Amino acid sequence: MSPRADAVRNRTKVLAAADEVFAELGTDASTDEVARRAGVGIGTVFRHFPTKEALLASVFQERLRQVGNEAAAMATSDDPAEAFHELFTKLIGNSRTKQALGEALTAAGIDIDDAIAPVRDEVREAIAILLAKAQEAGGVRGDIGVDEAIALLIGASQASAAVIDISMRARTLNVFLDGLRP
Amino acid sequence: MSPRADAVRNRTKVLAAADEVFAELGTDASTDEVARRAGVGIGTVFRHFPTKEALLASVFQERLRQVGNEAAAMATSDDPAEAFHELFTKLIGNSRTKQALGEALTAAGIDIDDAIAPVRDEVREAIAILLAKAQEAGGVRGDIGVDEAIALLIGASQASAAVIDISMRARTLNVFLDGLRP
DNA sequence: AACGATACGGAGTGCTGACTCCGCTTGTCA
DNA sequence: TGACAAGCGGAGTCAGCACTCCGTATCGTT
Repeated sequence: MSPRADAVRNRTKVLAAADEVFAELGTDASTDEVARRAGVGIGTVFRHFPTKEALLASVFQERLRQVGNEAAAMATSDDPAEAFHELFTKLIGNSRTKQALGEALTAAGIDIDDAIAPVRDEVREAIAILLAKAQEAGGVRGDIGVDEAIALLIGASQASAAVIDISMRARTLNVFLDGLRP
Repeated sequence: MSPRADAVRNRTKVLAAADEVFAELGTDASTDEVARRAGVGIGTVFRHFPTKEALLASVFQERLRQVGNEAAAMATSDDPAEAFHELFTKLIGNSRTKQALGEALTAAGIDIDDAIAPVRDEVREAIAILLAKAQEAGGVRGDIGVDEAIALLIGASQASAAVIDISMRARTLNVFLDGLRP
């Protein structure tokens, strides 16, 4: 039996609201707030996600998936070196609250929930492929591996979160990009 | 009237315990835990620091002061370029929980408590001086300012927190150092 | 349209953690 | 060394949050 239509709709609403709320207010925002923002009762939130931790895990998983997709898309570029740099630029520029990304990546390292593991491995794999291509093309220094790249991604997103001005962000990002060159 | 000797002693014990606890368990560790670790009653903690936020602010302030001292000491070096790089290396290597540093610096930006402001400005100034000297000596690229430097410090400490292995940490740090060169 | 199954809302529960209060202890000064 | 101020410990209070439960509403099917 497939789930009821409204159930599916609500699950989506809750997940979106949670992403928003946790990005804006931090991960210790209350579940009530998520429910309110989603326009549903608290009961509904807990029916779809049995614990707050599970909800957080789903949010992080979703964010990770996006990073993975981005990286995978980039890997098909015919200028992988450029694409790798662009991955940094995009990830840092995009996220509403830039810290959110870093949190998700960090959480993936810490393993908030084993359920995240498969997605994390996917992302890792996607980044690994892109990195390897970029290195082969001579656009990225050869002495770093995936784990270093991920750490730098986290660092970059946190660094740029610490900066308000756009031009400052650009200058900060340049340090990363130049540091990544061979 | 100067405060009683045991009061001074206890204040110090509490502050030290808080620094330890928050570094180890994160900033949402309980005040009870701090009291326990300091070997005092909860009442004592709250007598010295009227709220948990005030306690946190004091801890961060202390950490910031250390960074400031470090930077100030470096600024007198006769090889400021090298000294600037060393600031990164030291700060990242030293802290028990590396994330603690980033937290403090970030909090200083967010201004958890106005009381931090003066110390923050001191640190900023110390870093500014060191940076200027390093740039003049041609060891650091000229297109970044203090704020970018601080953001990078935050980024570096978060990035290295995401990495377990020491040699990985070194490789990650190298990206920062190379990116900082002219 | 009517009925069973599925999902919903939100008042209620229990627990955790920040902060208070006061009887007792300890430092300090004469 | 006695007395009083300053400081201490920790049981107690209260607010907020994760999570439960069940009467009610909605969906999907015949």
